[in-house]
Amino acid sequence: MNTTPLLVTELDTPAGAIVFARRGERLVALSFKDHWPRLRKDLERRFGALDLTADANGGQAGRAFRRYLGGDLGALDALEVDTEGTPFQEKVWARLRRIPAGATLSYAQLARAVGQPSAVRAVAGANARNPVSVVVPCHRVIASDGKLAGYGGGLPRKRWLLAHEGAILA
Amino acid sequence: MNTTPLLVTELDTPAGAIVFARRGERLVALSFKDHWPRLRKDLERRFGALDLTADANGGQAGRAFRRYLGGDLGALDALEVDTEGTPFQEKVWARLRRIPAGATLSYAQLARAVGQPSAVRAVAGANARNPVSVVVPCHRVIASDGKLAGYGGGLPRKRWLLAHEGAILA
DNA sequence: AGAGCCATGTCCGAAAACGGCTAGTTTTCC
DNA sequence: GGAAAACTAGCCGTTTTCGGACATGGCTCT
Repeated sequence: MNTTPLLVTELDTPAGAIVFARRGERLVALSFKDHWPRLRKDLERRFGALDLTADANGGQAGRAFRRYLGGDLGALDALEVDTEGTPFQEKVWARLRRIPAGATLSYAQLARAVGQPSAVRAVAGANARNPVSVVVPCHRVIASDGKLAGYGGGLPRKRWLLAHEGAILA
Repeated sequence: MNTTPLLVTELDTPAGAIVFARRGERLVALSFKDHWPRLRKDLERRFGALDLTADANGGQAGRAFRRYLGGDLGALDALEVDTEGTPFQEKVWARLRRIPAGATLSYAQLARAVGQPSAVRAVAGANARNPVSVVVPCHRVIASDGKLAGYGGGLPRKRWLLAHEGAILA
């Protein structure tokens, strides 16, 4: 069958192991390892039967990630991703990528930023379904009152990421 | 923008410099200079963005104050003020203005005078938030036992004002 | 087509905390 | 003993805080 070949890489970080999949050099999925099952199901939905190949190094994404972990916070910015969301989701995710490391936005601000001030929860929903964690920095979105709200990978991870990026958390 | 223009005047007294703001001839705020920041914040709350203009002379208020300092103790009585408090506060402040220079009341007496004998602490609270010091003579209210209680501008100022007005302090 | 789900935010009412006090008790010192 | 300081418990409008109800809009599953 014409299954799509995907390269799968695992990589350790201080916040726990992450796993990502790419088609050529384009990232199609990334999450913390304990969520891999969910991610895998999502990939099946998107690509049909999967043809996975383990890949130790991780190509450009692997290199970028290692730089990011080493302190080069902008290293992930240039990575290309395939997200395949709805138009609304794509709009949100695109805006997410323009939040610089170290900065945060509230869900409400993000909603305003995409031109739909009252679509706050919808924005949160799009945020939650981000298929390429960290690279699409959904962790940079926090509650209006400054508190960290939910995060697929768990709040501790979110906190670690923000701290690593030098964000000020009030 | 429709910011409200305010004329701000500074004026020296033996008790220290005072600052007051007026809209036309109506006083909207007055305090000793070291409390200006607090006052300013209060003004912002009341009027939104501020449009302040320095004014050396001080209009009617300036003249009245110079007379008051010179010994014409009733000179402030005719000044018009804009206090914008709650109904209760307005009631208290209005009653305050009827205390003649040289006289004093206790917080308890003042409470009785506004018809709420047991609202003593509430009266004290209203007293404390008087936005137009001296002109609304909150300094003429003292503790039941005759001692000077708190004063936003500091007890020495309160003492000076009362002495200047010839009050008998027991 | 419609109902239900949410990684939210705003609004409103109730409840608690807070004073520029006071009129009693207790302590604490001569 | 007695005066003066150190507590205490009511006082009541304001301010702050907290919690629940609701509006919201895109997505998902019937």
